[in-house]
Amino acid sequence: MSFEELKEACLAGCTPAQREAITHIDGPLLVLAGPGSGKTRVITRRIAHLIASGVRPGDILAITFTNKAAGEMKERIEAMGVPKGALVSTFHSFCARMLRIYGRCIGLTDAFTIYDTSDSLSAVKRAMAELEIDLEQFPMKPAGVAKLISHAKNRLLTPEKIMGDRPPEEAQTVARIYERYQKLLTQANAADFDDLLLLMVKLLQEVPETREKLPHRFRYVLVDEYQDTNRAQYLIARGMAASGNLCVTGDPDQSIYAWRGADISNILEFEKDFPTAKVVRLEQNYRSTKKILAAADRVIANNKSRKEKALWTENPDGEPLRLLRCEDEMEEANAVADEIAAWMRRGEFAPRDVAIFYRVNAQSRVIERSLRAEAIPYRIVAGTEYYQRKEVKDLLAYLRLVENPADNVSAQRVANVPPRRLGDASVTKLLDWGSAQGVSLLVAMTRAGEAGVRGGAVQGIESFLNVIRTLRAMPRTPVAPVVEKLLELTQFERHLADSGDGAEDRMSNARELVNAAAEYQQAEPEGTLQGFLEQTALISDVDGWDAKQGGVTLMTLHAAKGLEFPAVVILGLEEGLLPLQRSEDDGHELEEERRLLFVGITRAKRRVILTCADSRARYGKREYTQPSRFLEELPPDVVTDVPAGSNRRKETRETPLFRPSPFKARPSAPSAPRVVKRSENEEIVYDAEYDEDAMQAALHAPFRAGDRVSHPMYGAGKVMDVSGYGEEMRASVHFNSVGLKRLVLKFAHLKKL
DNA sequence: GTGGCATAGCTTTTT
DNA sequence: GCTATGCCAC
Repeated sequence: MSFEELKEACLAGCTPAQREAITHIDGPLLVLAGPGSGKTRVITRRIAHLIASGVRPGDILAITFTNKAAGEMKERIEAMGVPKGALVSTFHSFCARMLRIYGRCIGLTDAFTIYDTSDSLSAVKRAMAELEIDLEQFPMKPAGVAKLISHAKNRLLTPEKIMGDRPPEEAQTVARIYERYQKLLTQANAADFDDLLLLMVKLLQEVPETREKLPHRFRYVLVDEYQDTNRAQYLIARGMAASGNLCVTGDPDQSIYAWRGADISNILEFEKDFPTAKVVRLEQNYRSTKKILAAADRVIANNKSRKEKALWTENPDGEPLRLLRCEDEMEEANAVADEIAAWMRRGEFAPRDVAIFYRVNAQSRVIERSLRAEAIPYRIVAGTEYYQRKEVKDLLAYLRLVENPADNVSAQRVANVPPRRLGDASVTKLLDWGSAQGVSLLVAMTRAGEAGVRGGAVQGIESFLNVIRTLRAMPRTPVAPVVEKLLELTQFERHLADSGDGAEDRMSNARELVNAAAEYQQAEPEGTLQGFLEQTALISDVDGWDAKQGGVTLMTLHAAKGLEFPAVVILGLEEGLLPLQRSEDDGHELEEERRLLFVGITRAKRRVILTCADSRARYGKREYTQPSRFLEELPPDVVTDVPAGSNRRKETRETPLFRPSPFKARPSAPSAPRVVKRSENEEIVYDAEYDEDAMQAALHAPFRAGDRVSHPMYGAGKVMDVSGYGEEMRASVHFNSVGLKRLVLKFAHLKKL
């Protein structure tokens, strides 16, 4: 395709407003994009159009918030058939990348480690210990201090400025901790999440070697979800766009991260920042029915501080939204599971068409139970993320040490994992000695005698150092063998084997890391251990979610941003939950809660169910609730109210062994996968329909632990464990391709090999 | 130094 | 209700 034809293709099927945004080349551009208005399409086509207009791909930088968004954008640009080479990245990985190259100017080598929130907390604790702060006397807990530090970094405030109206001695102490914390990080050759941004700002503003050069590195800069940028991100976006060709897209009504330092005025005042900016509004919605859009629009209209927007759609009216009033969260969960089962029975929606959103992760537990009872397959996005598990973090700590021996947080974490008679007392002694000598914990270990450590601990130190030395002697590419060697040297699985409940899971999590490394290598053949570690550090909850996989999706409202589903259920429309209890009032935080609901409703294409319960257990105690004030804001003519009691389940609470499936086979034979066009750029293949053979197979427990099986999507794997019975029977299968999966046999179409 | 038991604190939301 | 931490006994 010639560039002229390509330009044409970029505009095909676009509205005048979309065209305007796509064809804009030089100068600042603000795209205010309502939900479902084709924003992603505009961004990707604009990039393709730039390239077709002669811009070198390497001169383009596009920044998103999640890896998933970045990945999709990359894919879609490639699909347009333009030359590759544009850098599409998240804020954090972009900054990490720059810091690997230029970090030396501010004290980081290219092997620096990225500390996540829990690593930061460890460092704060260590800082407080070094300053000999009495935890009994000092009123703040380490976690509180860590939060303040993060807060300060996000907003570019000095330690003194963050304390607000706290007593001056306290503020001073926090400032001292902050200072010490930062020193520890520098010594450890580490940067926390916030540092990635903050240090990048330094490179742009202060460091002589980079402040002239970096701002001109890219000629065209795009930032998506601009409404969620914080001060540091704002400065990075501005700073990288010395050319003035900065294009930002977003929707102030979908700003939901103020609590994390996002500053909505970044988008609201873009025109002030860039007086020559062109502004394009995308207000036509292609996603939702008229009723859904009207409901969302009426809710958000209650926000005082906002720019008016005229959302509209040519889509059909659609059905009314429905509100399910329930007695408590159990009834809520049952009612929702019943509903979804009924939709599937009627062939209205496949499991993967449906999403259930909630305000806090804790709400997922009850709904999961009900979905299992109905044998509805589901997937949770978020919760305890794989890379947050203890056993996985331990293994990663070893790997980080291999890469960066100065990383004291990691060294401290695993010095005695598995137990090797190297307890807190010795480690603290070594740490203290090391910090007095200005050497790392690892170095201190090599001179344990001088540090005054003797006895059984000395042998432990030897064996620990031996592990690190052996691994350091290995090549850093490919990564998987390093992980394997680590498991072997530490006898990690044996260590986990007697870790009580869930030992099995922990062992497979540990083994899974080898697969993760192999997978990484497949995606990045040249990838190093460092690259793998960076990826694991910067992964986010939604990143693991894949629209093509089956199952009802469960996630928080925050995680839902940017996604769309044919049917959406939003749980818990109650005062205190949605809107969530606000410690101090109010205005701004309430408006953010409202935006959260707006985001939730506008994810839906055709159907929305809202629920509320009269009582709900919280902290293990039952509390009586008031319906959410947002319910009153919904237009009555688009919402059907289903009163309390009518959701109560009739009798059959138990799942009988041979209960007929709630799933009727679709009219078409299940053998041929059904392909459905969902939207212009997206095709979904249904393959998880009920079929009689699979059902029969499930009823007779055809698999046992140890069996080799194959799955139509994941390929070959090994059964780790089988549980449940009848329709609920499920198996944990370890696949070569994707690692450990829990599958409902009825849906999984597993074949024995 | 290790392992078991009690208790505090937790629920926003995440890169 | 669950978990992560801290304290105590061996």
